[in-house]
Amino acid sequence: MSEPLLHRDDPAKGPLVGNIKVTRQDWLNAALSVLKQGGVEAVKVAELAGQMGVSRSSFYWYFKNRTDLLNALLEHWERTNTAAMVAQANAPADTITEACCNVFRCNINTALFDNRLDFAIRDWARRSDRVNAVLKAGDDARIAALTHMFLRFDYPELEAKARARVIYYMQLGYDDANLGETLDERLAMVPGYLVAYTGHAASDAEIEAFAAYARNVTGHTGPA
Amino acid sequence: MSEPLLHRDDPAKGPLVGNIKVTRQDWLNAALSVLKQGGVEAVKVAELAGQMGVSRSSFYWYFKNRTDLLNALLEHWERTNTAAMVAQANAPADTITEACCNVFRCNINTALFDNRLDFAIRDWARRSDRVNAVLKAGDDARIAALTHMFLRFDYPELEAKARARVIYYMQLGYDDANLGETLDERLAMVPGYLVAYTGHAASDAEIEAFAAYARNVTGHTGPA
DNA sequence: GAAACACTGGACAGCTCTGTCCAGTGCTTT
DNA sequence: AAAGCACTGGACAGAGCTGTCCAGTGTTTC
Repeated sequence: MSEPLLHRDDPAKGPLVGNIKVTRQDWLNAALSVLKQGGVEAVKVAELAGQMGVSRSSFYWYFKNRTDLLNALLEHWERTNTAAMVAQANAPADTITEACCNVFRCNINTALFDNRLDFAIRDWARRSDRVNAVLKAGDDARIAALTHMFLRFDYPELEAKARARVIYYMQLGYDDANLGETLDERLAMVPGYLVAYTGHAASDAEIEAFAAYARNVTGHTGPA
Repeated sequence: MSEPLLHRDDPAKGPLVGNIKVTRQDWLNAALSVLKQGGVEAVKVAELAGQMGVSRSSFYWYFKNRTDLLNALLEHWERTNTAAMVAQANAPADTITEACCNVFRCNINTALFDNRLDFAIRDWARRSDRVNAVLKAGDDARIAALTHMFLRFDYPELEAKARARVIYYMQLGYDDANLGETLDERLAMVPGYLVAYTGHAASDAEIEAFAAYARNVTGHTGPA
């Protein structure tokens, strides 16, 4: 829940010179945060300016108009989430269950894959053909990577395709429903999911390795 | 893609008497259609009035204000979709694969279960705590019914719970991704999904029965 | 120390949407 | 035929948002 830092609030960054209060990146971070929480419609210049304690004019120095900002947000999404999931699907693994655990990391580690952003984009896509096209390309790439993952472990073509979809859409639906499960509750379900996803039980070592990763990433407990 | 009929356009209904052009139900139908297509934000009095060829004042005769209309839409959803899915999960079946096919009917037959409405509500819930609470109650009821379905076929407790979630969330994610698959493409995947969902292959008769139902419902082919 | 630079604040016009008011309008009842 | 009922249309006020204009304001460059 850490709010995105404004440039001036981040001690690692040098002070802003001139009569400068916020940077283009600050506007982007603020917009991203609002997009995730309230959807595209909530991304309003006045709202962002208010959050940052700056007047709206500042915005029009950094961006041509609101559409320009929205395009930048979409580009950010294009560059991040899909690449992360494809990388996890392609990560080396000895068994299919371990490979699935690699993919699960996307759902546990928000630094790897920002699923709230993914949903905001999905919402947006329902209202915009252009965004929908970008989203579909991303979904296709992810499904292709997951299909390939099952093929690596010798699943027949059709089954690999079906299982790729099951794992991908199930995670999508899970995040969409946004249960308030704690990490422990979530981890307890993992062996069951793995059986459904792969047709095989995972080894205790695999389950434990994933649990250790999850606990390390999320700060041990609390809602995932 | 048939537009919702206005009362006056439906030959089965008697003519409207007095100086009446639209009914409360007409406003609700139009609002529902806009809600599904453009989300809550798109449900605007002026927009609906324009679609129906009526002035905005008419709206305020039937509804207290915009919020009143939105409440009515949410109530409509509460009364329809969840009940339909619970009924399908509870429908009698000889095998777990047949039972899953009963549930699949929700995804094929929009008269049974309106998944576009379901998504619009889900979008809306992200912006409203009140709507989110209503949605969560619906999701819980559906998952409980699906869990019970697996328990009826003697799956162990944890596995039933995991499989209920897999089938539910996967369908959610599938609809969310909104592939433009034709019915035939979709039907081709069904045997694969069933193996993943249940751990068992469905009989040819079951698959054929489902395909027949699907073809009958959707008018033979085209995007599902 | 004067000019140039890189922004920022505040005022303003214009659009869109909501909700209210009230004078119709056309059946229906008496 | 007159009055009543159930709406409908159009005008209006007000709020919220976008985008523009322009006069500042601190810092850097010459």
